[in-house]
Amino acid sequence: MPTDYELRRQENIARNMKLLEGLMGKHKQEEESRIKQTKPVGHNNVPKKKKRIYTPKKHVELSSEDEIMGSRPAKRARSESPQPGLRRSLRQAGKIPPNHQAQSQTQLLSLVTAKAGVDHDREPNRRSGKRVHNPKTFGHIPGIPVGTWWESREDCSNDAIHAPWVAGISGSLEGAYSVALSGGYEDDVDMGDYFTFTGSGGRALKGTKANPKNLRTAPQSSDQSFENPFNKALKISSETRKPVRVIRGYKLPSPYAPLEGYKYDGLYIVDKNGLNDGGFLVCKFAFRRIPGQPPLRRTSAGKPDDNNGSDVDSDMTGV
DNA sequence: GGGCCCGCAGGG
DNA sequence: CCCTGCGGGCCC
Repeated sequence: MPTDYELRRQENIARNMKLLEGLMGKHKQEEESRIKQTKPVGHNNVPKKKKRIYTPKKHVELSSEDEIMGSRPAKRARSESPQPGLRRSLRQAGKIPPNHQAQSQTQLLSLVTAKAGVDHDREPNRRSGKRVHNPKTFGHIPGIPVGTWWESREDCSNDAIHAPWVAGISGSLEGAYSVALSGGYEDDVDMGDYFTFTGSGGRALKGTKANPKNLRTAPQSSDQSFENPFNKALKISSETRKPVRVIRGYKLPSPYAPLEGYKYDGLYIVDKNGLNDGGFLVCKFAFRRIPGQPPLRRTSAGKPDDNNGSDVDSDMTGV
């Protein structure tokens, strides 16, 4: 017997998925008509795609009150895992027995060669390196290729891909520089090249009586809004169409999430934003991956490499 | 597993 | 200085 909470969650997931599929179809059509224009019928020798350059669209009308954006259920039990099989234990990174490597070699990729020599006994809270690039820039960071893997957010921050250690959004009034997908919102949908993302705010930090607010995260307890500087940054990005760096974390319940740690999945565009009123207000965003980047890989579900990341995974339900 | 502590980055 | 933020570690 599904609970009320579960029903709403499923509804929202379906809605978000439909949104993403709509965007996919739209982009596919655009692509097809673009090819048709440059390639007359019956003419096969025309060079395929030339180098795909990302050209920002002049202007795209925004709907700030987009009803297709899914709402998030008001009450959310943090420990309640929709798909326990896909969830990694929060504190087990680095403690996973070696036999997990037997699951697949490909899923760990070259990324984990970096992990091979990781010293798990390193001092806690020690800065592991000095940052040489400014994370408050748009686009790629020199020397950090798509697919780069880190054990922790701290390491990722030192590489200037995503500066904050805890927060999921990094940005300013110029727009968002980067976001982290860590599975903090259970109705977000991840299809790889497309995903939905929930803004920040509305979480009353809790703590003990002696040390109030000494916990860094908390369940949703009030409304979000675009006045929140992070949400505002994402909204601005949807207008400017500037690229946003995306990292996926091991806690994200998605076949594109790494099994451990965090990985850099390249540049995305914030394609759509909306504010949904359901329970608490939440800011929702739809991201689209910029074409022409190294393909994403599936990790935790399906056959690794069975999909280069460009196709629609209409059968994907594991979100 | 949960409870609670803590540091850091960023912005005010 | 203050506060927040989809971390990480340690203890039970």
